[in-house]
Amino acid sequence: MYKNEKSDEKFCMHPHGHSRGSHALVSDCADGIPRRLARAFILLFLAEGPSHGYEIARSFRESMPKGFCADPSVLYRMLKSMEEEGLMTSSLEESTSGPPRKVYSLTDDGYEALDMWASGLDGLSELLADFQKRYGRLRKGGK
Amino acid sequence: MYKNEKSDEKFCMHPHGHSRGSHALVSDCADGIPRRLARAFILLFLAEGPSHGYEIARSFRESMPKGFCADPSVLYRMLKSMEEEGLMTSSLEESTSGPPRKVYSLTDDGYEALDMWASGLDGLSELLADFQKRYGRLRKGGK
DNA sequence: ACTAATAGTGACAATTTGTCAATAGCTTAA
DNA sequence: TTAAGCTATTGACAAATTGTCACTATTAGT
Repeated sequence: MYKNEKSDEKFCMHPHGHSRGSHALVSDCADGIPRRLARAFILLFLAEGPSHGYEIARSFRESMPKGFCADPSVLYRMLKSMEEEGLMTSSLEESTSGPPRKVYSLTDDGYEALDMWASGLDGLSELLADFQKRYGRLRKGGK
Repeated sequence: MYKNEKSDEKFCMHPHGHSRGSHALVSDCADGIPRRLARAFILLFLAEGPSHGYEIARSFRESMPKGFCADPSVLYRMLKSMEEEGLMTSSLEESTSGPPRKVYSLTDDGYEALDMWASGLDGLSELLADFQKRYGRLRKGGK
């Protein structure tokens, strides 16, 4: 299963149209915000409280732009590798409404990683602000 | 040669420390902002005026955080693939101070792509603002 | 018994990056 | 005149990341 939302429309960030007919289509891009940023949000979710993969996936679906919501297997894979990196630990917990869940919680290294992401993302914000300023100048001044 | 800046310190975004001793080091991360964003800035540079690879590389070095400055070959490769996607065209121009340069300028598709990046990055900015808000709440309230 | 929601794993291909060697033109100074 | 050093670009290969999809398994409701 897991045939989730196909053909996203928003947050297109790499128009690889190959000149389809006359001009690039907007609707043919599937990703959006770089996938790696999902790690930052996973850390944030877990800092707000322990959780398991399926629930984290739901949080993404409910509060993030569609194009940013990875296929569940991608999410699970991230959780696994982040655990291997020592950013979180997991424990199986029985559920009343389905199979047992793997509940993750952050380690100290995980909190540290979150802090580093936070400052890294500050840098990214500045960069984006710069981009937008210069882009805005273009639209006013030239062309 | 091209042995450019080694061991960057800033804009670390993926601490993969594997618990080196006791806690993750900050200085062992080499990337930073996702490389793909460089494409947006390349388009921006070229929208500000035609340019060639070597100069674009210099612009990056001079106005972007170190970790975001790709190895020149990476930059050249991007330019090549973006040209293949029809976002820009190139023409060889003689230089008085070295070998001929490949000067790129944006096509209409290139300007369109820039516009799409601009709106995509708006979305990213919102996402980051959200992250920062939630991260800030954490630091005040809990833990 | 069947279906749907819940919960997670594994394998493989495709794409994107990182790294580094190689080529080549031009300028300056020993 | 030759070597050093900046300018300018290309190419190949390995490593890492991502996308896709099939698969297993438990529980709840009809």
